[in-house]
Amino acid sequence: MSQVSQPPIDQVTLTEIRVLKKRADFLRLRHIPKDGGLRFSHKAFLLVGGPGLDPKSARFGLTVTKKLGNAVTRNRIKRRLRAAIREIAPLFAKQGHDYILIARSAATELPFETLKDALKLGLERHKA
RNA sequence: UCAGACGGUCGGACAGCCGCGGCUUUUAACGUCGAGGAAAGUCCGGGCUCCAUGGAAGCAGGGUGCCGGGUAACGCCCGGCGGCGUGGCAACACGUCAGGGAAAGCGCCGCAGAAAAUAUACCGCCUUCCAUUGCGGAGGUAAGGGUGAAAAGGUGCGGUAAGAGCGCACCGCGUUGGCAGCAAUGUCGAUGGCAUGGCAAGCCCCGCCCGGAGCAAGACCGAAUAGGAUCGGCAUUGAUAGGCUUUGCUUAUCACGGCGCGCUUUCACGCUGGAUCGGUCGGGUUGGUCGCUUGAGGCCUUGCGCAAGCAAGGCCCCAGAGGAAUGGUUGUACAUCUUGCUUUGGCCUAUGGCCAAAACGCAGGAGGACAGAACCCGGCUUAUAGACCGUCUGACGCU
RNA sequence: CGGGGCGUAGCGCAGCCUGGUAGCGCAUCUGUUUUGGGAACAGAGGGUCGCAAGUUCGAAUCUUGCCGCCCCGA
Repeated sequence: MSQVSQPPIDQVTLTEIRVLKKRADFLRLRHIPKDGGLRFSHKAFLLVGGPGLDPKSARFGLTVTKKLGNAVTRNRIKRRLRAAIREIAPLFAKQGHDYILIARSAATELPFETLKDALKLGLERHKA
């Protein structure tokens, strides 16, 4: 666990997590980052974020390209990232924002704890 | 204890002998592994392979359909909502549902009935006129009768000549607002005064999804035969520069034309301007190797989640054959069925006979369903003797 | 293994798309005609629409699932 973890318990507000599905949403976020958005790079993924359409929740989308492997490895990456999101995002994601995780090759082998820490770091940078 | 409903798990065990298929290998022997929950139907969804140059938009064709979640994906699964049915006073429980749209349009609603979607008036009811007391004329009305699967909101009260949402209350419906919920939807009001019959598993509209073919895909090696026939597409370019074997050939760039597999448009890209590209037919082979099994794989533990399921950690390797191998037999227990003995009870024509029941005991016999991998997974559907577990309901007995 | 098609009277087929009456030919039976038969004429009988569920007021017909038969493909 890194030292940036656990905020004081009375300040914790659980953000609701949604799935980002529409192609249009992905395309919109691709152009946002210059003005106040988030762009966080890591060995395992690239995290992009910006203001979203749903004010009450944070929505997450995954992009895993064919470059990373065949269908089975790609799906495995998706499952691991989703699991990380489910544990980390309710505590650290900003309400009313959309995020996209673009997976990179390290997401296959990297330990799960490292993956979670990286995601936490990225989201906290955006919140600050 | 028995019976029933629902859900889940398993679906013959162990040992000997004789055999079968793969691997290993010295063609042997030894060793090792060797069918399923449905391997099935091929009804959906994927992986994988080949074909099509890729992106976008539209059309055609097919599929799907409450909401949210799960999933690689689905027509599947989980949770929720709503309708219908059964039980119940009710709360509710169980079952079930192809459950978007019928005030966008078209179409259909046989027979019966006056009338089947622009409403209408057969028997009636009421008013009135004539007057030869009628099967009469005019008007009002749709409560009652009758037909039908369905009759133009339902029930009750008021009202009226008789009636009618004509008025009122409740219910239903439409419009609209608040609250709860991610949503389907629920609930509480306000308001309209009835406008909106049913069928979309008829056409259709709306949202979403989908390229085609399949391991007999496809790749390689070898053999053999032929070196064919026929059909179709477009063309036989221009300019500039360079090279050479210098009146021609060739290379590059640009322009122009053509082609690129359901159709059209557009953008990019590629091929081509050749004795070239593609299709169909005919002829030959009926050999081998790969694809072919480590996979969205199993089992256990932990965490998250109501659940479907997901993640992390550990352990394991579990059919890969060619039209196709797992079988037979003997023994031992075991579930179950059955016969006799035995035991218990009852009756009688009473040292016996008959009837009924059986928890335990003894002996004998029978006896274990549906069904067999063929590239591999996820579902659905169908077939299935019997056993076990859980929940609920009912009956009987005991405490 | 994969892909198509068809089940309606004893036999061969319509009807299904667009749902309300199951029809045609041959065969069978009865009658007329003939001395008798055939032929002809007139009339009659005969069908769980492969099975089962669903949609609908109503299903041979529409939808789904089973069963059987036939055809094609290296």
